[in-house]
Amino acid sequence: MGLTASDLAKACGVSRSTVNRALLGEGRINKDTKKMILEKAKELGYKPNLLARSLAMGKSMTIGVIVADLNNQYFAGIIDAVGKRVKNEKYLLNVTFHEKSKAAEKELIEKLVSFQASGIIISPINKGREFEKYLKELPIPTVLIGNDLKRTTSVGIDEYQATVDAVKYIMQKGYRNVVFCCPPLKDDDGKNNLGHVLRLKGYREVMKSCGLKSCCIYGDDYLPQIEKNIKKSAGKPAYLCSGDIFANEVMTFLHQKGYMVKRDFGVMGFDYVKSYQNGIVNITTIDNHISAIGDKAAEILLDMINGKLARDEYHHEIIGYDIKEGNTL
Amino acid sequence: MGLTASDLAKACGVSRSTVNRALLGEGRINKDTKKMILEKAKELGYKPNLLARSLAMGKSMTIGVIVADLNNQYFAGIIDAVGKRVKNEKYLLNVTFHEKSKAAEKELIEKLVSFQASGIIISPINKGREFEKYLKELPIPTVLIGNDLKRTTSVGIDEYQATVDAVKYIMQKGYRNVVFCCPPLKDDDGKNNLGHVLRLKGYREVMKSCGLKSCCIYGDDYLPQIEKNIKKSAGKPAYLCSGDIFANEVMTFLHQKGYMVKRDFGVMGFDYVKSYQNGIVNITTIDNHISAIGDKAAEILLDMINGKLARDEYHHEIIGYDIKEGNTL
DNA sequence: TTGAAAGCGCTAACAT
DNA sequence: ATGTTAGCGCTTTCAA
Repeated sequence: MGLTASDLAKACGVSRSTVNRALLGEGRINKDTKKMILEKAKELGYKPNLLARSLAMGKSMTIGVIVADLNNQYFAGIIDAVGKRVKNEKYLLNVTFHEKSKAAEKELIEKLVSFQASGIIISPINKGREFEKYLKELPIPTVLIGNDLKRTTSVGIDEYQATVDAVKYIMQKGYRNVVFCCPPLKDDDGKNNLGHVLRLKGYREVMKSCGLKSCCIYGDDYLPQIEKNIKKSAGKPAYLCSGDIFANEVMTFLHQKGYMVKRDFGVMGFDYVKSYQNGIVNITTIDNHISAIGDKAAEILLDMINGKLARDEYHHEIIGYDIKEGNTL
Repeated sequence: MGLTASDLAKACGVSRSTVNRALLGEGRINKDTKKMILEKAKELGYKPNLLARSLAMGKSMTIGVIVADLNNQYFAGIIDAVGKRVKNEKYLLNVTFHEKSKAAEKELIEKLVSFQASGIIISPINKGREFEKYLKELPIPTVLIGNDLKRTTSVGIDEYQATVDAVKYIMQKGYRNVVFCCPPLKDDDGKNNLGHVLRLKGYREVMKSCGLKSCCIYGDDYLPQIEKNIKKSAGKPAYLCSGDIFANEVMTFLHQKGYMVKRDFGVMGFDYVKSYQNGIVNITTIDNHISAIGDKAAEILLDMINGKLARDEYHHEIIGYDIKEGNTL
């Protein structure tokens, strides 16, 4: 590869450490020597080897972000926000995807640790006490997103309460037949991730408290199930989908089957994503302020990295949410 | 940090190099010693330091992906495809964003080079001969996306021809007043990136060959401009937008102003993104097969890394496209 | 079959 | 103000 600091030192007729001082701009060094070295460095196109630097320093000035994938714009929004927050710091962002595989997620974490990343932001697929312990024992801090595992630092909304509000809102619109849809956001054990579980719980409880029967549709083949459901529905059904991406899928599917939103069924989503709004069809949804989530997660992580926030305490940041009125109910 | 190979050697009562042979599984080594070492390694939780390994080997088994940002799902689709293609290889993906800043893009490239990434896939904002030369002189191979700079390896569609087809399609639908919209995809010099420039060229030329006047709207404030445009339009205008994301913006905006798609204006996009289709409003667009683009880009890069494809030749892969019929024209 | 030693390019503590 | 030296944890060549 390229020029090393030693080469540069030779070219300048000084020692390595002098070159170093010039480059890092610290320590006592003659102004002229410094200038000379810097000029020479530029002239020869010297570029420090970050790998070597990181090894020597024991850290690589990298912040890792691990999410499921980018099919769901929800993650794109979060990553964008994290990127903006970290931009002015000297860190390099490193985004990777676990694709809902627990093993892959752990592998990615290990790689980041091994590359001496300074910290990681994760929208995890793993869960449970063991995972919490695993995270805790990592040599670098982590912040989880959308998944308030008790013994970890995390940021997200109150999924339970948000769902309760959503269901109430739907009822207020006159629906009594509210169906919860939570399709393929399962891990490799077939279990849904915590955020969805909390939403489901919220849904079940309001329904119960209203004396209504819960009905939950999930699984990879949820669309055919929905068709069956709408066919035998007594009153006009409202589909509360655990994600705008699913709400749009449901709506598109039912339109193809000849049903018409609002006339024949209602739809509400979650995780407000702008692209599902176009002025004619605007999906009603919960805006959980994903950019605030990403921003806050990055902020907390930076604070932990800089020692401003204790790593051995758990910080739970709850972000606000609102109902975004559309015209699909 | 954790346990090093030396620690492990000590614990096993052997030398570093023996440990190494056991770990790498090569070289002549006693079967039992090997087994013992591997067990001990597992027991003590030995994890190689990837930074040190990379430094020693001169490469870090990382593939970098640099795109503008994730606001536009177009990039998300490409990244997803690249991720899937690289998944089974032993490479770690590293996704970062230049946010349309030329300087930032170069910085990211330098960082990846400096971290000894094996190769980079870029949707570039920089352009021109100088940039081509810059890329060529990098010590690692690069593949560009959606931007067929002549002296680089790239994959994308025939933007020019696709636009010609799009305009013809719009005309076939009865429109004569076709307006091209190409908003904020500018670099920091205020110039649009090459893909958009080619599209514009295609647009201009068909219009001309049909004896029609071109009208192009761009800039950050393109929405108000569109309102002006529609107000003084003679015939019903069709807005051909250089990106579904813009098509949706235009449509949403005009709806808010009281206009109605298809009745009062037509809209066509580019870069088919699924979320702009819902069964009621389906944006007509050019499907440029972004997943095929990502897949191919990854494949070419891997081939270059593995020496199966010469780095000093330029490979241009053209992906097919089709018109995706919607109901916005 | 195993061990010793050099080197990747850098930082940092120490000596001049 | 500048130079020397010893690591960081790994791979790799050479010697035993």
